[in-house]
Amino acid sequence: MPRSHRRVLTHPDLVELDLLDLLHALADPTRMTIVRTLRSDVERPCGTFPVDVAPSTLTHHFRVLREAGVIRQRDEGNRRWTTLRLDDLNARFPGLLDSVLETYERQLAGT
Amino acid sequence: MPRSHRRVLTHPDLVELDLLDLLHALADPTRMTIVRTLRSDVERPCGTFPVDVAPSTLTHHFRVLREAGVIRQRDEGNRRWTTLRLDDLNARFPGLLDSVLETYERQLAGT
DNA sequence: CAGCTTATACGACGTACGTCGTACTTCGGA
DNA sequence: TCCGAAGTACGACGTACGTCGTATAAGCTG
Repeated sequence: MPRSHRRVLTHPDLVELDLLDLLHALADPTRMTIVRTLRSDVERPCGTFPVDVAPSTLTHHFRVLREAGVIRQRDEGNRRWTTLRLDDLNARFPGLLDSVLETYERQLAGT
Repeated sequence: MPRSHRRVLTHPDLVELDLLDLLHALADPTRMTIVRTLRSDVERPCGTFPVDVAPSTLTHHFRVLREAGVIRQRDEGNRRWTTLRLDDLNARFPGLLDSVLETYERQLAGT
């Protein structure tokens, strides 16, 4: 009985993913940091992301990403582990996430 | 003296373009329709876009796109002509716009 | 000049967003 | 068993967004 006080973790199905929802989800620096971090480390607990917001704010951003189909989360013990839905995203939006992330890395590098 | 009662048309410089602003600008169906239309027809007056919003709403969306660097506008007589800043976008975000638009077309096609 | 067209400016409205603090639940370790 | 850690739920707050109606200005055309 995992965390009954929390909402059930619902993840949208592959065919439900919407491009405009994805763009909106990615158009935020905190969420972009989450996604970038997940591209380096495959799976992470919520509290280990290098972001500077309150825990409740972080929860909000995870929900946005989850409902847009960007991440998948699972509970294990006291931790909630998060992964990128890379395969699903590449199936639904081929090459798009890589294109966005590469562009963002280049922008952060100041080019 | 073109339209002195209107704000001067300011377009961000190439190096000022921000990816997150771009993503936000594209994360709206009306604005996406504008961009798609501009990819087919090179240049268009404001009133000729196949969107179903009030004129003042359309003005708002043009401003968002212009300030994000997606479009360029110029006044000629009574008309304001709009073009995609394709070269600038491809220079700053190589391949990204095409990737987004292709994905969106595929989604609209129902695939 | 008068009237129509094109498009914006401005203000209003309801909603969504990003943020936080607080309370709470669950799990794990001392 | 108790307490801290992890993370969420909920409500609040200020701001931004998408929308519109109305008023306005400039250009075109008769």
